Amino acid sequence: MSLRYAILGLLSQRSGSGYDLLKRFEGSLAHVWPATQSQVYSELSKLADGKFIEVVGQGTRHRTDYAITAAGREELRSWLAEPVIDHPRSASLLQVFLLSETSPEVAKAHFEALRAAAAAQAEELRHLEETVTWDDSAADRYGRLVLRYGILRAEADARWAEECLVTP
Amino acid sequence: MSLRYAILGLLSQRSGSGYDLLKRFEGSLAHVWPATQSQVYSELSKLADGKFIEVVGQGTRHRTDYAITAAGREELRSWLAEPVIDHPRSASLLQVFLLSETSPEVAKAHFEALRAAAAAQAEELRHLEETVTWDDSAADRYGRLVLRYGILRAEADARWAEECLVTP
DNA sequence: GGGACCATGTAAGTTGTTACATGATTAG
DNA sequence: CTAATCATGTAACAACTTACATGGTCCC
Repeated sequence: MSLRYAILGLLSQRSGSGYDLLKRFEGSLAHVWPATQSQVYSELSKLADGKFIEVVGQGTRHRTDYAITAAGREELRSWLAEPVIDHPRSASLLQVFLLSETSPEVAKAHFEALRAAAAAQAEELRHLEETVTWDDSAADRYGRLVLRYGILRAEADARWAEECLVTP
Repeated sequence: MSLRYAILGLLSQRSGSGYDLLKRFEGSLAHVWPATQSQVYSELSKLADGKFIEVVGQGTRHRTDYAITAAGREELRSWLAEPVIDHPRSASLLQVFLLSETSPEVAKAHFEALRAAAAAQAEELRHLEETVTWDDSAADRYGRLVLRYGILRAEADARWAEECLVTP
């Protein structure tokens, strides 16, 4: 259900085509709510059917630009009014939970892999934080908070994995 | 795909019926990999078809007990040999990302809700840590590490939400 | 005998993944 | 002209959710 709102949110910042949205997903939302090409296009069709977005222009190639409608903005706002609490699944933690089925060596390799992945992620996000040119719009302010969350989390994950390595 | 391994993992610790497994999901795996009743039963059928588990007894009512087979253990181990790296979606962070569409009041309420939820989660997990009677088996050792992860994460989430509240 | 709990199953619908297919335009 | 990129769409499948349906057994 959230993809719908991710798209409405991006379109409310700026109109664009499915292709545009995909690029913008990659650039900013990839770490929060990844979406595939086929998903984006089919969701756009549904949103257009429901009058939450509308076609505002046909460009070159088969490009179709969409803009959010008043109804779409309302839909987005009403979703944002109710904070969602995640209960994410974690295949990674599931593996840790079951590590007793393997040897201590495999377990050690496991934590090392987790530590490395978390450290790389933290590094990637810190780099992103430095290279993005932030303006002082509200959108960017919240974007920064999300990015900061990602960094803190990745750093905490790396510390935890390290702890697991040393306390056997 | 992970549900398969969650079930194999639980069955490798102890044989049991679908109903048993559901209870054990609630008790321990709920925060890592929740599963519904219908999912568990249909996955059990598939695993039995593939000879990864086998029926070891019919109890009273329609109870059917399963045990993991050698092939099942091998399947589980080969999954554990390759660390999985999560890229979880977060509807909650998506909302934060889009908060510029709302008023500062809604945004504030949002962070307060996130803080409260994270604090409650941390409290719940700390309580769990204290009440569970741990033995010094390998399984329990890893279970504790996972629980510790959950606590650290919930605490970090709460701190982050607080930070967001004070730095507007 | 009736309510609580044990125990399994099915069916419909949604969301997400992967792969394939097609065509248009631009840059070199 | 041809390779890269732009741009959209469809089809098949896997995973997950929700709801409904059914029956057995225990205990008061």
